[in-house]
Amino acid sequence: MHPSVICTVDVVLLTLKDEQLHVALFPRANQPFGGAFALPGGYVRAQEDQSTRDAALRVLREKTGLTSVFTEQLATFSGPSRDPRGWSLSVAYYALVPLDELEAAGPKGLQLHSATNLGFALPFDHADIVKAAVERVRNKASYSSLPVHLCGKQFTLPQLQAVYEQVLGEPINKVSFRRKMAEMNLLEEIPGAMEEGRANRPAQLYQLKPQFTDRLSVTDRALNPG
Amino acid sequence: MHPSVICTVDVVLLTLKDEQLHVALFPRANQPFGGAFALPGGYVRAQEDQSTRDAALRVLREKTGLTSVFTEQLATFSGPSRDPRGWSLSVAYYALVPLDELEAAGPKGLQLHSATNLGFALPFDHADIVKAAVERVRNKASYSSLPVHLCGKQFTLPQLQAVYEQVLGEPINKVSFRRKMAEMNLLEEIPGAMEEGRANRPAQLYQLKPQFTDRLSVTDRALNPG
DNA sequence: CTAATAGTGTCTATAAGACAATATTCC
DNA sequence: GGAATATTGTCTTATAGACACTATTAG
Repeated sequence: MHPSVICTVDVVLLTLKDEQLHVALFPRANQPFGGAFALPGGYVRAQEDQSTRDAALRVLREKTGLTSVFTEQLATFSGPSRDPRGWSLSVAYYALVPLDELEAAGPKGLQLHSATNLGFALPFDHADIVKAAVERVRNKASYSSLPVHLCGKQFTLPQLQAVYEQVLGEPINKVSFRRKMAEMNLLEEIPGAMEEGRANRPAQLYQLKPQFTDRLSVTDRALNPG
Repeated sequence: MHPSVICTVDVVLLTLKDEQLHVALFPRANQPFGGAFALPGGYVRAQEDQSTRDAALRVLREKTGLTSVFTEQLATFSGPSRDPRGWSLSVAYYALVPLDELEAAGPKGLQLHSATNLGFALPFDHADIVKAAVERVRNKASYSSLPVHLCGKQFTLPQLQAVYEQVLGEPINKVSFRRKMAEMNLLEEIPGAMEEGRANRPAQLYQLKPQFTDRLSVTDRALNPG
């Protein structure tokens, strides 16, 4: 009765590499744009997916092997001309993963590209989707715990601050940063665990409180206003 | 090749009535849930809509007659059981309109219900969608110009402050509010235009600067933290 | 000891909130 | 003038940023 709409999901998988946000691209297995590097994505499968979120997690698992990644819905992109096959709709998700976890999973065909400065064209409207994801992540980073998902399970406060700075692209006052982290109340000390081996005072290791594995902690006032 | 996914849009049209956010509901013309009050929505029509946003604006126009309403994408809701017809996906939008504009359009069958306390069940997952919309709107209201779209074309600062307070559900400091509005730089005085006729000092009338008709102005620091 | 970086104390600057004084209208 | 509300001035309080001081490690 209605000409059908092509329903897909796309995932903007972000990680930190060389002190910059990078996006994971994979060669497309099928037409259109076969062989071109693009965001991991695929059809929503009504038979197996319980939601578009499930579809996005499935795509991530298939492409990277990762099964436990922080993921949030970004937005839905649609129109008659974004896909040469016809009127299409893509529910885009962004995902954050520490670089070593991504590399440990050994994904086939993965290329990492600077997310802020791609340097080459992407098929479909994937460049728009990446741009929207970076904007969203930067914005959320300024007032939430989102960047912790780019760190591994354990990290020191100076390491976490560096991650925030790399995501936001600007330096953060050390005292303010530590005050905010204390106020957000999302970290717990790992008693006795210190980062050792360097010629300076060792740093305390922290981990995320379990209740924030899937949720974010937010503050009313941004980290680096102005 | 793939069992098709039912693609729809739903609109959470919000307005202020009796000093509270209200959501516009309409009786469903078709099955399922024929006759039940629900969010205005409908199929995405690949033949005529250029995007899901267009579809949402079309639905709004068809149900209310309104053609110029502030609208933003909320999120996409999906799954096998939210619609009895099968695996479905709805791109939800929220829209803001001043009550008098809505009433002037004379929409047929409209019912307004408290958006924060619906009082009765909605079909599909529309209750979830309304809840998400109210959450988003309240959140954005605290650091952006979003509530101005609930005022008419001209308004005084005390009127606008009342709108913000009704959206947020809490009082705002008058001096802080006026400072924020000045800082956001989104209003312009209408020279010589004052709200007259009452036994007190008349208030200056303002209007939105044209560049903010479709965009929002935002501040780093929320209006009423804590 | 020195170099290096972690962690903290404290002063200053900025922005929000409280409160009150002044302005302007209708009656 | 009195009541009512708009608008503005200013003091207090809360939060962010700058800067420097102390702590702890390796060598």
